[in-house]
Amino acid sequence: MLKQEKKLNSWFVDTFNRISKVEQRALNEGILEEISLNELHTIEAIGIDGPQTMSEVAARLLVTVGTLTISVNRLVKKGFVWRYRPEDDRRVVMVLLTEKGKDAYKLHQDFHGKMMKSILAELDKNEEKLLLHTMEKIHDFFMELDLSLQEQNKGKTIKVAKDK
Amino acid sequence: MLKQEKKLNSWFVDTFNRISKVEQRALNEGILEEISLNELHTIEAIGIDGPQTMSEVAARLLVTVGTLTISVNRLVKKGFVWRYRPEDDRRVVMVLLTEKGKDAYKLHQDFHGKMMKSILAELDKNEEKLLLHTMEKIHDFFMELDLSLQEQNKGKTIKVAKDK
DNA sequence: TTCAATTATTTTGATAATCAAAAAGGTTTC
DNA sequence: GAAACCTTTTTGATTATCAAAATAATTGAA
Repeated sequence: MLKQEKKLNSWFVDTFNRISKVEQRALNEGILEEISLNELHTIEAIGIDGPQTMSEVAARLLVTVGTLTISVNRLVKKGFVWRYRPEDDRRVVMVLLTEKGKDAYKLHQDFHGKMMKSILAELDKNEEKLLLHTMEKIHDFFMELDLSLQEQNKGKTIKVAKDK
Repeated sequence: MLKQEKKLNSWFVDTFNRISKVEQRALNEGILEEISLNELHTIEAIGIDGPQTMSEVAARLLVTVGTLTISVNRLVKKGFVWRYRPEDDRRVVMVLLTEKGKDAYKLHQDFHGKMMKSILAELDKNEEKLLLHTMEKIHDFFMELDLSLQEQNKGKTIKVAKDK
């Protein structure tokens, strides 16, 4: 790796680890002591734009629907989420934030908003524009890479690491 | 959130989720079928610059030493890591990559290197410069935020989310 | 119209990651 | 030499995750 790549890489790696921790600690600090970071991200993925199917939410979170079922079970029990089967197609299950869920959503959005504000505050107008442009490229880059790897893996039985 | 902050935020959130998946899928694709992404990150944190104490590695990964013990147990069993107590201070435990561990380390570094190269290839000189600048800022921002939250949490009993 | 194929979700069984607190092993200092 | 301290492992518990099997509902074709 070249020097610049190395630098960029180590910032990526450390920032990556750090962001989870920051969110976790902010959670412990705040009003949201009742839920885990992952549950909050599930709430974030359900969002406030009306009911979503389980599959839609799972796709957004990049987890299997089975995994989602488990965290939605808990969120329903804790009163953050409603779940129902619509009459017109009773195969699907819709999820929807309760008022309590919406409050949590908004708090987390505020936290993200503050993060973004702090980042942008460091930059002048030109730099800001450039950053938006760059982040979009990086976002698209990873999305495409993910999709192409997904394609390659299709049909393959994915071997899970196991103890001997 | 303002429109720009919102955009930036959604790119961040999605890129964040996506990077884990990309690494996971690249792992399933590659030679490293024997280990999980987390184990690979443990290998990454141990590194090739000679033996490290458990505490050092745990601090780098931002996990407790207890958590690290568990994944190091597995990595030792699988032959990626050596563990020993030095004669001069038998309280500490040193960990060190085996040849097999170093190979895994190098493969993962190559993967990261390629990712960074691909990202930088998308950008012109100006963008590249700004990205490096911004990532450093972002990195420092989260590090400081993390440290200050850590400070605030000190002494507090952290409540773990529990079912009613 | 019924039943086979398809679609969407949940359940099951298993593993991995994580933490706090307690226990264990070792060193330092008074 | 014993109390205080440091470092790691163990313990007990929860959460997150997946693939595969089971369940539930719809669609479409004979």
